[in-house]
Amino acid sequence: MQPSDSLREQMIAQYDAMSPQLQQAARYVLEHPEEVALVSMREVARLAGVQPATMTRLAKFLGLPGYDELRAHYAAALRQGGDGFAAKVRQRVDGGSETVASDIAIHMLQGLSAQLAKLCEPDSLRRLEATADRLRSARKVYVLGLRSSHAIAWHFHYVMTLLGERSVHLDGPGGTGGDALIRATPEDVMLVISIKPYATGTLELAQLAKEKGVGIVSITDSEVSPLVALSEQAIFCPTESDSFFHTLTPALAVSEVLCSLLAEFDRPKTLEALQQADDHLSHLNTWRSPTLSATLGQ
Amino acid sequence: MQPSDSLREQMIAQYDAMSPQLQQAARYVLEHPEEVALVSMREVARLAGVQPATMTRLAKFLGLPGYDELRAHYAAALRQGGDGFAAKVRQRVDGGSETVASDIAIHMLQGLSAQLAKLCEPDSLRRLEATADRLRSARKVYVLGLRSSHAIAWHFHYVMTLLGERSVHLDGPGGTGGDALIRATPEDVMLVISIKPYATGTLELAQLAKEKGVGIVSITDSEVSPLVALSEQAIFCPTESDSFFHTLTPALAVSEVLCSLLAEFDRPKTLEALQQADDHLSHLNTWRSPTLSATLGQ
DNA sequence: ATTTAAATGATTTATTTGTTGCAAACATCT
DNA sequence: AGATGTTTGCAACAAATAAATCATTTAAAT
Repeated sequence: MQPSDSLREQMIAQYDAMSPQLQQAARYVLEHPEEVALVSMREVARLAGVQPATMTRLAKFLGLPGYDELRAHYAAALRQGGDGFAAKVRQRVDGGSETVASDIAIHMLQGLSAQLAKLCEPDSLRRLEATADRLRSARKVYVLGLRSSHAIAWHFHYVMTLLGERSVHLDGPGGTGGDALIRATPEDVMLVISIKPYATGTLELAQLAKEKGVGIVSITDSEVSPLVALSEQAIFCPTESDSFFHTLTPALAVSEVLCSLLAEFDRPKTLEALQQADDHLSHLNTWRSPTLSATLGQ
Repeated sequence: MQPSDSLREQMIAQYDAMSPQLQQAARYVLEHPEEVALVSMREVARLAGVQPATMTRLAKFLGLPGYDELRAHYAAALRQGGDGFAAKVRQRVDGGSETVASDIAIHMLQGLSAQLAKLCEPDSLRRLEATADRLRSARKVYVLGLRSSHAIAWHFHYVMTLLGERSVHLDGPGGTGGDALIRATPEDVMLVISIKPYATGTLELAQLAKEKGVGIVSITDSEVSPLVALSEQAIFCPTESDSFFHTLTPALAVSEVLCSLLAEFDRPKTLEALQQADDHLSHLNTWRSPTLSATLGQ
């Protein structure tokens, strides 16, 4: 709204060329941009003390097809101000004409970029930190994520394995995934990852764990996710995408941040663990070329 | 908007008491409060995927006289938000001595956000498109990603499975992962995901596939990745992170974009495949609550 | 002072809005 | 099963909306 608001600048520049009524309308719009976005044209006109038609005339004077475009302009500005950056994901390309592949790709990537930026909000950060704390205090960390969330769960577990031996991935062939919970205790914590639609298996296992006194923390997609009721801590990450599928990219980012916070907490221990892992994997000829510890990640 | 938003809290509290349609409406309102304030009820209903009447019913369910009051509530919140955004930033700044953990998280997330934005460069887009084209023309798509790249490979395969039967994930217990290549032909394509340090197993299998005439496309981290020499197409995604580990978030984003491009290419077929998958999974009681095809993703 | 052009106000029109009433579909419980 | 109450989709409605049209006023120029 503030920077490079072309309409705003145009109104200021052409203000002197306007008729008195137009000036009055423009002045009100300049001083109350939110109202333009939030209330009807007639109401804005009433507040500005001009005729409704004057608002239409103002829009046309500015070179717009009609008042709707003026409103749309200020609505877009409010969206960005309102919730930070995140608003790019909406509005499919309705340009009627055939959409090119690179258009789709750009929209997706920019949307994802905005969603990650939104995770920087104070509330999200607090949740990230609280969740990391809770995980840190656990004796063992059970990681649960079924179906699409499996990728996230697996990755979290993989990284945690490089860091130590506290992580247990609840997954396995023949439906034995939940067996590892047999010896779970209240000293343990379970990290559950699930987004809509929520897999029943995930909820059942989490419920079971909770009944055994295991603390639950979760990565999920909404305040009204069924996981919230089970969890001591929850991190919410957006999953909307303009494609057919929900996106897991923000969830993976959250998982990586959690891993980092856990690793950073005790740097010496982390470095030692990574060195160990490096030695081990080197002996197995895992990597194509010699690898520094600092390069770990695969 | 966040603190003491009575309506928000009420919706969360009474969410379980709502009918499915009301829940869908409420969920959208919770996740897109700005839209409620900025666009018409019918438009919100369309975006939320419910009937217009449902929005009215939601308002009444919450004890309001009508939808207008609901909109007014969010409009008021947004009015404060207009300059409240500045307040949010201020809160972050004057909190000067923010905890170290938050600093780490912010740095990581902003970095990731920037990396995704960078993927929008023309060169990257061209590579994405070319890779999608190559995958589209394949009879079968073999997906290979070991160690940390496993998460990406698995996710790509999972989504492709929902879309059809062309995908084969080269992974399996007891080191049998590569066996599926036995009947690979030059009509097939292999998608290889690998970042530094490159797993020897990945390179060996990719080499073998290439010798059988299978086309190779890859997601990797550099022009000088050993995968480049084997590949017809390669997409480069950044992996640097200021944590101990390399990040896979951009790679996942690339994978998701590829899936979207493939899905978008033949929308009718995609929709049919998703419907099929939906039916199948519904019969198995996979999901907690009924799921629309459009909701797929887990 | 008269003419002319622009600006403003009032009126009308075609849409679009939020709401409501009703019937079909659905689940629930004897 | 059968009956009952809820949920859902649809269509109709009146109110409100933005824009277009026409009439009136105002200001400027000859």
